[in-house]
Amino acid sequence: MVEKLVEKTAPAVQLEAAARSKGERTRARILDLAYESIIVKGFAATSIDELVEAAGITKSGFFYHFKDKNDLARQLFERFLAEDEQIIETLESRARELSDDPLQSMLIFLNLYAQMMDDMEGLHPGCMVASVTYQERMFDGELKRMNVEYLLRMRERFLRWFGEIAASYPSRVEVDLSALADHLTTIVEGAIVMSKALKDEALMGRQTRLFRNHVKLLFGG
Amino acid sequence: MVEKLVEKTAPAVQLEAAARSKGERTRARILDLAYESIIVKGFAATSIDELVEAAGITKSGFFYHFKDKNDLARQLFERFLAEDEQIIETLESRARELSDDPLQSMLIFLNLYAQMMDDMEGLHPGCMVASVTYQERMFDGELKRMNVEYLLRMRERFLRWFGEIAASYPSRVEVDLSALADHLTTIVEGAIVMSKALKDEALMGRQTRLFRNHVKLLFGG
DNA sequence: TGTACATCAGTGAACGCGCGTTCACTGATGTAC
DNA sequence: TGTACATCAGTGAACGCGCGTTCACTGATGTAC
Repeated sequence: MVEKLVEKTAPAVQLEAAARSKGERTRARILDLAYESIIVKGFAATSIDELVEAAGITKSGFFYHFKDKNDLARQLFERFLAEDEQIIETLESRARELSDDPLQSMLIFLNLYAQMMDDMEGLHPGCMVASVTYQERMFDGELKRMNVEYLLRMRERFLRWFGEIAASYPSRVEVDLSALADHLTTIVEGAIVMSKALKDEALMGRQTRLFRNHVKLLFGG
Repeated sequence: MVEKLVEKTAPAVQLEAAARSKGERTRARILDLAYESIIVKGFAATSIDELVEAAGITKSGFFYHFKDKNDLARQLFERFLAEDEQIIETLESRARELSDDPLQSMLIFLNLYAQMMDDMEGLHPGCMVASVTYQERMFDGELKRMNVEYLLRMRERFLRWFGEIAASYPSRVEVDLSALADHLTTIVEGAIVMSKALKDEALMGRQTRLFRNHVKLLFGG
């Protein structure tokens, strides 16, 4: 059941490449290439030259599809945040289906999430968040705004969920639910940095499972 | 007692600027300026031009002190990793003095660490780790090696400590001690990204305190 | 105490390269009558 | 079914700018005799 989920969500990136018109297809191809390159070398170090060479068009062809380099960043960001949220959404509703209890479904969700991380090697959309954050000056205000709103939506989602949990289960110690809602995102962002630095792909799953333990200890019996 | 610690460690950066010779002083000044700029805009976006203008010398003066831009990165990294480890070292020995019990001293340490984060606005050396990681191609192999070794030393330190704790206190659930040792670093790295993105300086302290709660729940009575 | 030399801490001008961006032009495909 | 025009999806060449880097040169400070 988990495998199905993963297989359904993972190639969503490439799926878009089989789009309608010829123009749409090359545009999607450029986005795919840019994504992979950005994850490896960062946005600033990803040159338009190399993208168009890999895509098999000329530089001017790039500017037919994108207003400028910032526009590429914006389109990428839009696409991957949406994708990431859809994955989370899918995992949440799957977990909610499997249990009516908010704590149980959260624990299931965290298991699904950790397993998903085990399966995808280094290609996490959270990379984009850190990328944008760490190269602040490169991006325009809209990018940063999108970034903040994404993080706040994540906070909202988990805050609601932990609110439900706290309503049914007294927490063993006093806890700041907002901070707890941010905690998973924090751990995932940190784990991306760590796993890239240490070249340890299993790290993200392990760190996520620690959060699961934390939640279990906090509310569980 | 905490205030003293913080005041002693925080301006350690500037302290070095009051060094011996004239050359040493400008070199230190460049490093200070580079550090602040890197935190705000990243390494790639920090131009030598702006550094030398702020330092009041010419570009060639820069190349008298640094072989090339990578050399600047290397010196910066060296300096801030050392500084960071010294802070951790100080906080650990302070915490160890205040209690013989490994769990108690860990909890004291985490309190001291969280308080330190409350006090310093966004100027955390962990920024350098994420910076290096997110702009892989910009830096040479030596930088990456230093980065990895730093992370492994951190892992060692906390693994030993949690080992002591686990020897005295049975953990409430089974736990991967290595992953737990990485967990603090992971959370701090993630919190840096989050607090920068959300412009919320209190976030780092809050996230660190969540880890403290986790440890307390895991081993505490 | 003065002279000779060496090192320190830079200056100033120039270079070359890559990168993002522009602009006039073009062949292929689609649409209207 | 053929012609006229419009849009699509690019090409090719050039530009300008910033950035890292080099290199020959220099005034100030330190050291040896």
